[in-house]
Amino acid sequence: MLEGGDANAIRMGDIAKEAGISRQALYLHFPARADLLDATARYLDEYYEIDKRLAASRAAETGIERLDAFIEAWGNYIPKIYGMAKAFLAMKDSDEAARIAWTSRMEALRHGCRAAIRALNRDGTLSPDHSPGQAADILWTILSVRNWEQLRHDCGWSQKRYLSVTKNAARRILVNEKGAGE
Amino acid sequence: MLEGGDANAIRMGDIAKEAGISRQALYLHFPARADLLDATARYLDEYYEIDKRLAASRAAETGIERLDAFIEAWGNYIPKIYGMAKAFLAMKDSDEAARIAWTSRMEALRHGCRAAIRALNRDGTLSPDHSPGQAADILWTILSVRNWEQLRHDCGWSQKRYLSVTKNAARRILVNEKGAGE
DNA sequence: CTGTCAATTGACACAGTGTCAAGAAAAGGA
DNA sequence: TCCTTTTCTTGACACTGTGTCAATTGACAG
Repeated sequence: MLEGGDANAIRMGDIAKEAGISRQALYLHFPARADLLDATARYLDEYYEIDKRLAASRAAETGIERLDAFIEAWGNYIPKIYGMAKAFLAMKDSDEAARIAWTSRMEALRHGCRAAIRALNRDGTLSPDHSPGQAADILWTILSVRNWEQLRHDCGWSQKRYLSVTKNAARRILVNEKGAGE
Repeated sequence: MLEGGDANAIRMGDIAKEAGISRQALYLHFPARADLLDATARYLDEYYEIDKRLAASRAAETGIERLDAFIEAWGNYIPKIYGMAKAFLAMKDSDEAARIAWTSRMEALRHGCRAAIRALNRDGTLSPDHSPGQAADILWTILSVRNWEQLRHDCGWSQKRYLSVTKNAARRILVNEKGAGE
């Protein structure tokens, strides 16, 4: 027996066929697989206006509301980019260009996490258990694509449950109990 | 330019060379890569006595102590199996046998999570926000190798910090506030 | 008509997994 | 010691997918 099912096997040839062009024409536009993924990512970002959505969470009055809005925005974006993200995650261990592209995307998210934590801190509602930097790391980790994948796919959760549990968890971990009640 | 650095590239040939035998002799003992990984996993389990360690957490008096002990045991086991786990995680999307082997290991962990949650539930200290099943899913997700990897590697946390923050987070999310103070 | 640009076909290098066949070593028993 | 069985070695090969290269075709513009 050779290979079994290659779950997320999206080969360059498949994409070319889907696009109705030859494999080599695809390489003409995207020199390497990572370039194609990167372009796809940029396209999805624009199409779904992720920057605008994340920025909108900045409009929240309190740090706590902002945290919720941030999680909501990102959490609803994940399913849209999941296919691409999975391809990136699979590639990043073996391809330097893919690693760099993915890391830069994740740094952008991390930036948003830091900003949300800063808002909590300004309100005095950041849990005294964590420094702002550490709190941002925690939020960033909670919001990872892998956690979304595990809860939605392996645990069979609905998107709604994912969101509500994630928001609840983030609050419990990051927000100071006093004054955390809505 | 061809490939860049293949971070976790442990080829069959490398292992054979390391073991001082030919690549084909390795295939004689382990028909496929997944078999080798599986055997390695079993060996590490025995060597580090993971079953015993996880079982020891059962001895805790209260559900809360048990939760801490469980996280401590598993959290300290992750660094020992990380190399193998990473290889499994990279393979599981393209190799059915690897997927099955890894899933079965993760099911064992999930089992332990469910047992820990049951202990909390018996004590009446499980957070009313979650059903036992849902709470077990959350704990299982918190304890994922990917989260350990992200916090330790990407965020540069120490193992000590990883453990204390993880324990703290699990308590805050899963334990009913009343009576949670040590 | 001619130059340019994009796409096509087809071949090839490369890396890594897994398979196969023939022969060399090392045991182990009579 | 001789013979048999098992284990390992060498070397070749099939297969898959990425990325490269060269020669060719077709369209469109000046």
